Amino acid sequence: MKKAVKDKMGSNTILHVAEASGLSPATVSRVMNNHPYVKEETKKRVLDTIEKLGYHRNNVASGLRSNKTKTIGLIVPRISMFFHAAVITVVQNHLYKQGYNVMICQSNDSLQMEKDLVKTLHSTRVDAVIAACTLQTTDFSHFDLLMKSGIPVIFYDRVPMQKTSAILIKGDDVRGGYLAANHLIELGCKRIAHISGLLSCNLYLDRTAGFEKAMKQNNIPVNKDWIFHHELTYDNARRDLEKIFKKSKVPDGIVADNDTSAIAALEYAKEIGLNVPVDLKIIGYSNDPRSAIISPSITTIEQYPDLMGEKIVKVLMSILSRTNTEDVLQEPTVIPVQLIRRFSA
Amino acid sequence: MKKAVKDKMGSNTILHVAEASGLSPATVSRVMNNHPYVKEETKKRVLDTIEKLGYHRNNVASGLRSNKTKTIGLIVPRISMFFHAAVITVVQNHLYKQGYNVMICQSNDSLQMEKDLVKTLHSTRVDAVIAACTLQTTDFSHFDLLMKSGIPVIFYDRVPMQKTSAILIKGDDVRGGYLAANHLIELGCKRIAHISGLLSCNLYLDRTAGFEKAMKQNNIPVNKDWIFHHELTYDNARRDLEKIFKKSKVPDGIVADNDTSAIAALEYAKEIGLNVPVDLKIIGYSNDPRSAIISPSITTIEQYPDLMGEKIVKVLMSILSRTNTEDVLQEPTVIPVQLIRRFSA
DNA sequence: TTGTACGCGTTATCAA
DNA sequence: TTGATAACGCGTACAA
Repeated sequence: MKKAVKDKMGSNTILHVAEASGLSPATVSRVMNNHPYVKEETKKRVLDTIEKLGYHRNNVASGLRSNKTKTIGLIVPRISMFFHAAVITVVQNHLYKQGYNVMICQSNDSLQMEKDLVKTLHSTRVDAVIAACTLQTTDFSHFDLLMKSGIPVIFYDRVPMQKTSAILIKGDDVRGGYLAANHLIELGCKRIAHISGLLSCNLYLDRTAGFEKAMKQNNIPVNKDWIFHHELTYDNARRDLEKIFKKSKVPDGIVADNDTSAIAALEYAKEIGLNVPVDLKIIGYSNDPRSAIISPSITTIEQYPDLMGEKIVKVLMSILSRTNTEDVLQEPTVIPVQLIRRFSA
Repeated sequence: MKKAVKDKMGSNTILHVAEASGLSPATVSRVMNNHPYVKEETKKRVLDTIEKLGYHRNNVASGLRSNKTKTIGLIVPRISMFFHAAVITVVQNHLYKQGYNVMICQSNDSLQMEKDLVKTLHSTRVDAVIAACTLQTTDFSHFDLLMKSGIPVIFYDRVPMQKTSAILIKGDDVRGGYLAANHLIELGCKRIAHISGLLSCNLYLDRTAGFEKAMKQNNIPVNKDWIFHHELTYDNARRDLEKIFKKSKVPDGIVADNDTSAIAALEYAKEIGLNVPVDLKIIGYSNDPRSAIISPSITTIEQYPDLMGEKIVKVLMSILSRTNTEDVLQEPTVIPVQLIRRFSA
């Protein structure tokens, strides 16, 4: 048996445990991995020595040998976005219970960064990648590197619109857009503006489809001067409002595709002396905590990030437990949405 | 030379690159690590083959051999807290530029989880750990495991109050508490309440010290009925307000040690028909985005999470670049705070 | 400046 | 049920 010498850092190895317990490293390894063929008594002996020596498994060595790092990569535009923070938290907590670490990476909504992160996660040999892509990501081929290496990819929220062998989990954005527009219509709005994102992104394409469906269904004309597609920032939304209210004909309702834009609209309306919701009704999207706090509080679309997180974990675990790497190109999973009624519409 | 056979996954190794470029694996490794003693021409040849084969370094193997994972562990109560999200983002972006990954872990403010995470990060052999501890963490000895193994630990925000060989980076909470109370006093408040956290945590101990200093300096008596120490949740703060306003003598100012409590106070005040800031002045802490959006907007204490993040990275890089493991028990670094004047006080 | 050979700590395979 | 031994892919001392 090889002699095991503690290094200066005092970190033990499986060899020390083997030596101290009078067993072989293989047996120690079996105990660590809950292998069935170990006598109860032996197991106890090993666990005692592990306890006594304060041994902790070296996951790096383990990962090299077993080709499993027990680490999941997660790429997200920014963790400060409420929706993503909520999804991440659920995913991380559940996966941790299953023995997985999560490496959370922010792309800062930069495509280049996203590409870099994919390479890094590949090098890190994560067991799978979960990703919500950049708004600019229309070509998703940089993720091929992962899938070719047998690393499963799950896209959520912002997902590719082309065919892919990755798993897709998305919100019901068509319905969300429909619910929002329909709600304003039910309240009597006849002149509805839409502040949306770029149509290259599935989110805004779908929400716009829902919006248009509601308008058409109710025979309400869509005024092109009131339709905006751009990055959904506070400043952009304000500029939209300024444009809108420069003209003589103004809307009586605004569908905003995120809450930041809804907040911008609300503040602008208050500034120019409009009474929300009497003169102008506003509806947002995402149920950001701020939407509940501003006055009047903003009616918005709840996306159930917890449900989405749980679904992601469920799908992921089922993929990881599969031994054979069958491609399961299934239909995208769709998470429901719901309108949260408040005082802005 | 050993024969290198591509496995079924198509992932190649340093051996494939060596073979394909007609060089030795050692040379390829040198190129990958920017070792100086490589001829320009050779280097180019290697890089070309790497490019051609689509080779990516296996960080797991590299980590095992070099004993450096290029990964930093980050433990934080919850990423959804604005302050932490901001710190994390800065830290992660900077470290990524330096070639480090960050493993973000949430303790969910559970001490047990924090202990587990320390063990996991140890097993993962991260190169260092950055931690903002749980509110319950008064004994920090579970971090000793890391430091004994030569893994440096940096505490920020919530830091141990006992002696430690870890690095400490904290906000100027004494000054923050002082600024808050002093501001209300300058505005004429004579009866000031304080909604604070548990004194077992340095944050609230310090803010309370600052609060008391301002009160004493201005000869304003502290009314014990108006002083609260508990977890700073919305509901707890509301209960405080209810207690306060049940009595005949009521305060004219409230210092809240986070913005959630300030928001709770503000909403309660509005509900019972108080005019903020005329009847009651309220000041919060942290400059949470919600504090700017609620009306009236809340005066609060800015903690400069960006500065804190940058400082953390700077200190960390200097530790990691040190070859010898000298213990540098230095004074805690203190990040400044500033009062942000709004309309609630 | 480049190549050879070994070992990092673990797990898988095979034999006992 | 346990043990011996060979990998996993890379970095580095040493040799050339």
